[in-house]
Amino acid sequence: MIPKKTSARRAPVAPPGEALRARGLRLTGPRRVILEVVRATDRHPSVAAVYAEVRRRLPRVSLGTVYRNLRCLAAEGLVRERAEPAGLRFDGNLAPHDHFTCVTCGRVLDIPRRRVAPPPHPPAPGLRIMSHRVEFYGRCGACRRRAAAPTPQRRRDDGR
Amino acid sequence: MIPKKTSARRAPVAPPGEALRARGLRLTGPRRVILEVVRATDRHPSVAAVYAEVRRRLPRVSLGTVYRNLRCLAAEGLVRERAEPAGLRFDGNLAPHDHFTCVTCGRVLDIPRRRVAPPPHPPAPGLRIMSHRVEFYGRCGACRRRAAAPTPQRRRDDGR
DNA sequence: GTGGCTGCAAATCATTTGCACTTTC
DNA sequence: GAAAGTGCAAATGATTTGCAGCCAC
Repeated sequence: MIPKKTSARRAPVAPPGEALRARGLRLTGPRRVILEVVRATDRHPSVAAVYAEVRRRLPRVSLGTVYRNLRCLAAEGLVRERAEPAGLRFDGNLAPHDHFTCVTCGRVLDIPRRRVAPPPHPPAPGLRIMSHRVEFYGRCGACRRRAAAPTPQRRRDDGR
Repeated sequence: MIPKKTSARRAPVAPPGEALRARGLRLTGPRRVILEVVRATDRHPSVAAVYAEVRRRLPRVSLGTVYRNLRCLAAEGLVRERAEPAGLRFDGNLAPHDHFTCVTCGRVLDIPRRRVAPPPHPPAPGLRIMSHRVEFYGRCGACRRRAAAPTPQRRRDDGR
């Protein structure tokens, strides 16, 4: 089961139906639930994780439908795709934010971006920058604490 | 065929044999060529692209060998893995640098990082930052120019 | 009513793995 | 000579697709 979000500040979001209808897409049951599931967590769920959670509410949805919808919701900008080394993930937080990846447990945390920060340094000439994103790597508090005690720990988030 | 690198400033690199032997790994023909191929370009080749290029020099290498070696070279830190939406890519540039992704043609350019830049803004408390990486998105010069003329263009880099 | 959407199952594509044979050290 | 590495082919896993029926508009 996907845990609820912890303390993420989210941008106020328009009702889903609008953006969809504007492009001739329908707001169906599965689609709505898939969107709700991705938005309800800050764990950046994998496709499999979204599928599992959606099935708890709609036991008949198929994996294909989840794939199709995540793809189309991402194309509409209603969720964001994240390519991680372990595979594709989805981020329902549409507010501008960066990410922190714990190199020990693999969890990815949202880092809210303080107001409209300019790109951290000017890149090469000739390029028109439209946006940027910062990925931090390090160790989260829990893993730092655990590192002191010799208790074995999960190497990576299992993706659910 | 993988184009040569353009103008990337690379960190001076130790001869491949050392880092490998230090970990009980052998410097074989395929392994050496795979490393050379990834290092010789700044195009961030996919596995398939590396395979194609390596085969031009060693026609008998198998795809499995390329996978195994890229994985192990990445584990040794001799190349870097990049998870992109289109799939796994490899980066032979070991100097600290950021990336610029052209949203039109999909190409990823290396952005050299001016000296040791501190993280662009302090992230959340409780996290120990070990490194960070910046991804820029926008349009490259070529695509900006082409946008003026109504010539159709490749939507995305084909990954080779 | 109709076109988009769905579930299902089969097809495709990427990646990994088992094994007998080579090669490096 | 032993262990690591290789080629090959088969296995696994992830994602996509075809299609007949369903449902939102």
